[in-house]
Amino acid sequence: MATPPTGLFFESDHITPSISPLPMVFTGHNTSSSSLSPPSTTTHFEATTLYDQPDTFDHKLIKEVDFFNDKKHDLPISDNYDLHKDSTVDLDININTGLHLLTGNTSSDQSVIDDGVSPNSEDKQTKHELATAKAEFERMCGENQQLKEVLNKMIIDYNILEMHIATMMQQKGERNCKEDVNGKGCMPAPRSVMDLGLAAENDEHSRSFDKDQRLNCLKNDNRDVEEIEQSNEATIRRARVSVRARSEASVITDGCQWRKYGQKMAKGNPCPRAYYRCTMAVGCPVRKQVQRCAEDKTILTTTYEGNHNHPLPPAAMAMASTTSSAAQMLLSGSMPSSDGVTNSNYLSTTLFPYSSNMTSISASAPFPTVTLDLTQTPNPLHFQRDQLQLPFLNSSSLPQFFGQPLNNQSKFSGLQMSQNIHPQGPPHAALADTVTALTADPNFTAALATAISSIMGGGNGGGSTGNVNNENVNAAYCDNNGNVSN
DNA sequence: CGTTTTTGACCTGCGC
DNA sequence: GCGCAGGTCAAAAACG
Ligand SMILES: [Zn+2]
Repeated sequence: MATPPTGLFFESDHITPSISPLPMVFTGHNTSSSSLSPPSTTTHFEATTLYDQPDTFDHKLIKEVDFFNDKKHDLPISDNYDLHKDSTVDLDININTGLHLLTGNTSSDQSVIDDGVSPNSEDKQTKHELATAKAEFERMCGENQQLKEVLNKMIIDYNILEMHIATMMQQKGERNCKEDVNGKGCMPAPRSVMDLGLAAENDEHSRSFDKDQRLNCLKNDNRDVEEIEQSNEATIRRARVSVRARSEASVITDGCQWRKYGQKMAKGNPCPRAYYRCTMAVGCPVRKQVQRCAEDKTILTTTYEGNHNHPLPPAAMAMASTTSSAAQMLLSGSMPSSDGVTNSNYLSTTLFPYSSNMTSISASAPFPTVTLDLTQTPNPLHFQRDQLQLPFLNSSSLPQFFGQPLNNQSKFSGLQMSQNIHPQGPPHAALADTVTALTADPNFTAALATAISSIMGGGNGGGSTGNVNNENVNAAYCDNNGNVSN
């Protein structure tokens, strides 16, 4: 698919200046205790680190430097002063012979003079530059906003088209297979037929049915293109997205409705693994597995598989999109196919641009799996504060931020969510208050992990389906009262 | 009473 | 072929 990576850039343009001290800062830090960085004083270092890393930010360097220069001028005037002092000292050394008196007065006098003269003009110049930079920044924000709107519209159109295509293909496949059932004896599997009739294109229920019947159908049709598509679909169905998050709850809420259909004791883990299937539509092939980590039972691993065959509420689309995107990317060969767990910068930065240090890919597993690890945040408060505050301080809504990183791979609804949210969402000030309340909560880490996980699949989308699960998610980040309940 | 969860049985793929 | 492990089914129980 023609993924608009620009979508990422738009958002980055918009957010980066503020959210820069984010996940990138913690790249490679798996343990939390020693790597906790002091919140305020390290901000600039973190920002610098970020800019040093991904080339995707290079093109914004100027803007961002300007942005932070604003702060630098505000805060460490002494730094500038020192620099000037140093340079003047050097000059003095060179010219020194004729200025004994002055040198006798030492550089401190000079510095006083410098302070009296240059700062005024410098201040003016600085303010001018600052104003210019701000104007430029605002202009770009506006431009960014426009581009986002355009992108948003494109994404919506794309989603609609995709839905149409899926529906058409499934109807077509159903028709072909039914004909075969009547004529040449495709396996009539009643349940599968029923499922297909109820709109299951990628019905995971009937995997064997899919294989046998569809292959037969394909033989009869003898269309290479479809064959390729079928195999791709199979790969996509098997591709998985795994989310690790700390949560007390037995499952994370992700905007979908699930029914538990099995539970097994997995080898090497005392905690049972639970199997759920999506029940938002009859025959939806999407499944998920939920299991606690053996080492740390506060960590909940949720693995998603398959694509929904029905319209999703915005709340649930991010995760679905992520799964699908991961599958597409795995399928496209953008990742190694033979070795084990790898760190794919490409996929990470593309799929989870703000969480690059938290994603990993396993190609050696029975199924290619993309793992989003939300448990490795060294300083959840710091991380959360930045992640939560900055986006909407930059005029973006929270869901937009959480949704967007998952959506740049063409389909997706983070932007939709943001749009849907604006009319009814809480004002930014309220969000800021919420964040304050959140960050003050002692149980915040768990809530955070759960919330992020949930928001990944959810976010406040307007809940057209009245999904009960969403309520928890919303409470975790949208409650004006700052209540955090999970 | 309809829906969801529980749980033992069953199926499938894989390694030996 | 056998055993193991992962995954699914489906009847019974629990729930609202
Ligand atoms: Zn579904």
